Amino acid sequence: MKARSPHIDEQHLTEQLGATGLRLTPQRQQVYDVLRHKRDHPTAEEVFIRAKKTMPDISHATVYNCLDALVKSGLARQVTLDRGATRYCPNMHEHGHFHCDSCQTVFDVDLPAQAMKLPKGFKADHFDIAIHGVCADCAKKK
Amino acid sequence: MKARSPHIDEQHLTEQLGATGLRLTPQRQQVYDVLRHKRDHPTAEEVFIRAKKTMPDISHATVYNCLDALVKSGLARQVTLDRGATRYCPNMHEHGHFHCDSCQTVFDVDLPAQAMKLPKGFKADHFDIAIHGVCADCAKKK
DNA sequence: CCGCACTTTAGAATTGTTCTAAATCTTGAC
DNA sequence: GTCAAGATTTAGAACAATTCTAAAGTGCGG
Repeated sequence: MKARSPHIDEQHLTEQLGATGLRLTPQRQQVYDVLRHKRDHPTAEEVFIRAKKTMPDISHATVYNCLDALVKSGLARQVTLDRGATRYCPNMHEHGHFHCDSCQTVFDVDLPAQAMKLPKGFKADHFDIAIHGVCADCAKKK
Repeated sequence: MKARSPHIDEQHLTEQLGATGLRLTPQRQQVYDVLRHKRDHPTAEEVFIRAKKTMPDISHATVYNCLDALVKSGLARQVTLDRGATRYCPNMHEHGHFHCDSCQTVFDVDLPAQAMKLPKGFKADHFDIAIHGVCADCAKKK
């Protein structure tokens, strides 16, 4: 086997983090490696457990910090944004939700009618669509 | 003013709940009224606070129960499904997530390329799309 | 070498949700 | 009506996920 790179794309990591004013630390490297290694959308807790295997002293809070750092620098995504409480709505018509990141309001928006193409055999039951951005009012103010 | 209906669409509520084997109770009525009254996607906590205004003895747990009952009978929706821990993924390519409700696996799926039409002036930053259903494997097994 | 800003750490605190056990309400059978 | 069975509500405890806090560690520029 050829000299394997101990970490995935170290250069890239440093750059992306740097652009956000953050450093590449061993812990962030590790957390990123975990995410890249098994692409099964782990929870923070799962990342913590996996990271511990090669870095036994890493702490819970650090994993959260690192995930945050990665998300901030565009190296990873939170699959379910919208931290915090679940919200409810009585509008049963198929629709999506637009979250204004500036004023925090949630607007109902029409769905793009069409079926998005799914892999063969998959049966969609229902869609949950959240769009993040800035609403008309806030866009004007800025 | 004409005799106002004390509650919204009582008949409909009874039917929908009944179809799921549930009863229409004053608390469920109240929680539903709260949802219908101000359509701002309140959290369970907010529903609790609002419901308390006209039904001071309603309890926290009951609000959760009622919301659950309403969701089960198709009278309301949870805006952010996916109770529990936030998940992360390092796939930065625009994509959606398909959750198999049977085996709990999360699959990446392509997005329906197109811009969904947003109200004028709204600026989308990014989309967060979750599709719930059954994956090919599980569909076969059943 | 020093100071400063960034990080990590352990553990406590907070928040959102679910569970538990007891009390209460409904409903249908008698 | 009366009663039992089952559904529902309640208060509060328990739990889970996340964030906060304060102290210690790290590393780079001067």
